[in-house]
Amino acid sequence: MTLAEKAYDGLRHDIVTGALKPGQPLRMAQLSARYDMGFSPLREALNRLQAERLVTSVALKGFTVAPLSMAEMWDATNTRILIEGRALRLSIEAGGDAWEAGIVGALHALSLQAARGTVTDADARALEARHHAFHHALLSACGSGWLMEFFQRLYVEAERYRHPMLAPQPGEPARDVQAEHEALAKATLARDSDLASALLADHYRRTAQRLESLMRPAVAAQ
Amino acid sequence: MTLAEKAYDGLRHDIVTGALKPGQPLRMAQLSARYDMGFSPLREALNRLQAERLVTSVALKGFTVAPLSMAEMWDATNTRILIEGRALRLSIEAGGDAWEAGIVGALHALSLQAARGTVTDADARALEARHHAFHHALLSACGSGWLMEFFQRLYVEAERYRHPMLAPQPGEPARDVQAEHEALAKATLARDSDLASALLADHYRRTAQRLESLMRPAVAAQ
DNA sequence: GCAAGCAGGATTTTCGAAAATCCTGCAATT
DNA sequence: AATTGCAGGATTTTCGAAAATCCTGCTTGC
Repeated sequence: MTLAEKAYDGLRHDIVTGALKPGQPLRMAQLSARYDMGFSPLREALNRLQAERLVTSVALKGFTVAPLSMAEMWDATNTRILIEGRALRLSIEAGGDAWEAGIVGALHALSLQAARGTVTDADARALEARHHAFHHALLSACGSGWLMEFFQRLYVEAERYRHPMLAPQPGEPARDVQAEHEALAKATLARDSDLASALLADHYRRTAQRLESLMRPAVAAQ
Repeated sequence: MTLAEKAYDGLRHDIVTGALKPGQPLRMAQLSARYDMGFSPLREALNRLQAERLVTSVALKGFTVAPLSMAEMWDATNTRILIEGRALRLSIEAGGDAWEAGIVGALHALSLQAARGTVTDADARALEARHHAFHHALLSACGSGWLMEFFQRLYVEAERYRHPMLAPQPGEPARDVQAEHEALAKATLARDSDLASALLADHYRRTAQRLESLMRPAVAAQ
């Protein structure tokens, strides 16, 4: 693995998890010390991230972490529903045994990790990876590289918003996200396109609403 | 404008127009001579283009121009219809006077250039720019940054396929593309969402079909 | 007092060379 | 004859310094 790839993974992770905060300027000297490498691999990583809209840049003034906003979160949510809704329908039409097996396996792996609870940072990472794998498995038979690419882009974007609320809030009724995943998988495997895409849309809308109520004060404060 | 931006624009243009052919390896020494600059700005540009899927790269083996295929062209076409169909409907709901004026103006500018004919390379560039501006104007009131971003990505992708067939083929009936644009603008300004998105889908499907019949032999040959 | 202009430092951008890795073709061995 | 191993060259990747640009705070002139 080249240094540029390490830089890309590290920066991406630190932006998504919020270790590097939205709007924060990214100084080359600071990044060079943080990731222990020269400017060249960092600049390459930053350029890739800029193309993915995770960082912004102004010529001769450097890079900053791309900002977050409620409007953008809703835009990402609605666009996700459009993209993934289509991809899910296509998958349901085209998916074979391997696709079904992938969904069942990913759901099982996800529920194991969810039951285990999130105590360490490694747990959080594993849960996130399996959550992503499950949603990926649902769409994986759609046959469209572009839909999958846009799914990935929006998934990362959503992760940025989702991360701050991963820790369960005191006094909030714990939402049974696992039950939603199971219902979604069930409808999908039953090849019920309408129900499955409705459940998927609800899943995202509910997450967005919860995010909004949670982040409204934080955003207003900043 | 920094050298990295010049490199990005130049590479992007040369890939889209086919001056750099699909699958062709991009050697640093060769690019350095072609664009008259050192490695650093070129690598930055290549990393951005990689994130946009216009070039592919393998660690320690360098960059190559991303390949084209008929399957990918149809995928891009169908995804475009999904994305732009939604964006057009949203625009029709939300667009105001400035949006309407933008469409009328862009259509007029496009028809002027189309009537002028494509004799020089500058003509081709102007026609392309105005064609893009027209399609952009149609969607510009949709209010979704993500839909617009995906529109841009797919537009560039489509341009790669469209370019080889820009020169009118001898013996082919000249398709009245301008009439299609006018009908599309008319339906849009009349706020007829269903008709407008149907016309848009037809517009793209027709282009794709023509491309397929034109490129089938070329792709088979290679 | 206030705006314009300018030094000085900070920061980004670019270059040229060094380091690391990969590919090719040949030789040695089985 | 076929395969493995290796030298040599080609290529990519990375570094460290130089060049270019931007920002800050001061001075100067009105």
